Amino acid sequence: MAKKLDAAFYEREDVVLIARELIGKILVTEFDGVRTSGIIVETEAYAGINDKASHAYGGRRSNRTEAMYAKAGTAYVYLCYGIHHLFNIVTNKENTPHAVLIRALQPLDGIDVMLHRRKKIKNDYTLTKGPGSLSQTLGIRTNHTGRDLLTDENIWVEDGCLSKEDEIVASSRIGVDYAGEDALLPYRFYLRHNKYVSGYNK
DNA sequence: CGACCGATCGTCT
DNA sequence: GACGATCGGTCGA
Repeated sequence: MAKKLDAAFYEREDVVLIARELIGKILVTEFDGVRTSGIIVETEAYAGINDKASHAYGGRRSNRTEAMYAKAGTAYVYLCYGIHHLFNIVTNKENTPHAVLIRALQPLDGIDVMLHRRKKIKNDYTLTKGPGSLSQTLGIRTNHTGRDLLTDENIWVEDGCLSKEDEIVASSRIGVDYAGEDALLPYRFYLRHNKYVSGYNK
């Protein structure tokens, strides 16, 4: 079994670097002994209180965003548009609300279970494309917010490896037009040519 | 293939 | 009471 990413990985100060390095890592959930996983192929960095796109901009703090202020390696899951559960990983030191949004996976283990969760018959490229889709596929919901990915028995991230032809591309983030000039920051990363990447592959 | 739109509800004002 | 760090279906070209 591959090695879990450790505290030293998540505790670093540069959330943008962590977002880039999470590409190629393996996100795993295991419920009732059933393992489902995927290779992370798309991420976005949210850089805390100075980032207009972040829920923690200006130091905002509420019941919903409380997990963002927890220690590195904590899961922050919230509901978007009343339907989608979006999964983030908290980084940096406690009380510094940086986080990386996981936006897309390439399916690995337990694809039959994933298809069942998405109520799909056929495995196609939409299975784990997009942050709402991958959460549903892995069975991640808002009640998992606050989990410690370093010790949790249901959700964690394992080391992975990229092949030589894999090329990581940076772009602006998706769906954050409200953030003004911060919407233009190159805080999104994805694998070029990977069919599971969401949004516009510019 | 692109544009549009409805779904759906917790959170914040 | 309005609004999302979205998704999938439909419609028209």
